[in-house]
Amino acid sequence: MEHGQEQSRSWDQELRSRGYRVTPQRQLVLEAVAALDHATPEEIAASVQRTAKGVNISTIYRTLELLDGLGLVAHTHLNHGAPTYHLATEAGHVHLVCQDCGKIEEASRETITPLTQALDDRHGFEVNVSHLTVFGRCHDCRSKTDE
Amino acid sequence: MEHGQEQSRSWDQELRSRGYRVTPQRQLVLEAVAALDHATPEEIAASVQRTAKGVNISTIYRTLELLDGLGLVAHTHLNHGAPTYHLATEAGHVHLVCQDCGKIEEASRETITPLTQALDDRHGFEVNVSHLTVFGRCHDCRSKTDE
DNA sequence: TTACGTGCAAAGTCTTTGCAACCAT
DNA sequence: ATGGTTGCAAAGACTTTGCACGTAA
Repeated sequence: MEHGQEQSRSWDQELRSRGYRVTPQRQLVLEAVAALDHATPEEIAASVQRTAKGVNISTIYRTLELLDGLGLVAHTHLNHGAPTYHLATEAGHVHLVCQDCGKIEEASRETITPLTQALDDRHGFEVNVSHLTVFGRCHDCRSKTDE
Repeated sequence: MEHGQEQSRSWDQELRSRGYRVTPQRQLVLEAVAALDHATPEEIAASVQRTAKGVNISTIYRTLELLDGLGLVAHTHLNHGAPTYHLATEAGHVHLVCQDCGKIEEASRETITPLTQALDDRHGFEVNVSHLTVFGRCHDCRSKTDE
């Protein structure tokens, strides 16, 4: 994918133009987020250990906070534990988390446009889709309980 | 409100019928959840201190977990910190959390029926509405940024 | 009476912070 | 050169757990 090149250039500039520095740690974290998708800070740290000598966990947290603030990555809370991070560019979907079996599905952006539209119309509220997680019961678990 | 009586009776039985005991601590916690609405475990603990000699924080956690499991209360994550609890019976709304100013609005259940409907139709997924929190930017913050 | 429930304290998980050394610009 | 960044270690916020005592049923 020649795609990686393009993106590299763009976030480099995004950082520098705002006065932040481009460091190897930040590159590694961003790569890990892209590669793993839906990874927790710990998982990102573990992933980065394999590649380089490692990035300190507190640097991971600081970097994720920065990238999140810049809109390069986004996070969502899929369970009671740590949040998971993903690239903002691949944020065009919503997570459906089953509270019975824990399975995580994805729903397309179109599925929720009625919601975003309604909230905009009725509350003037602009939904952050990449941060949206919907809890409930999945198809399989509903069948089992037979209800 | 003669309403309180009714509810008292019903959750009493709900507990007993499932083999759990009705204790003063559980009553106090449930009352606090009802009175505070959207309260964190710490806030519930603080509220209960005023009334009685106090309920230990670990009992608060254990009680909330129990009541949540029984479907008497529900929780949602309004921010990065502790979750907030509310009565399951007053769960007929969704929270809109502004990521700029932190303001929390509520949207009626009707506003999101298109979503729940779509997820049911397309994924067979049953949405847990009382657990749903939508992040984004509120009307005021959008105006300020003038966009 | 007899488990279930509670308080207490200790431990666990996840995250933030202070500070000296470091390095991208 | 110089101020943003990092690593490290300690502290913090939030939650869970083990165990002896207390109490609802």
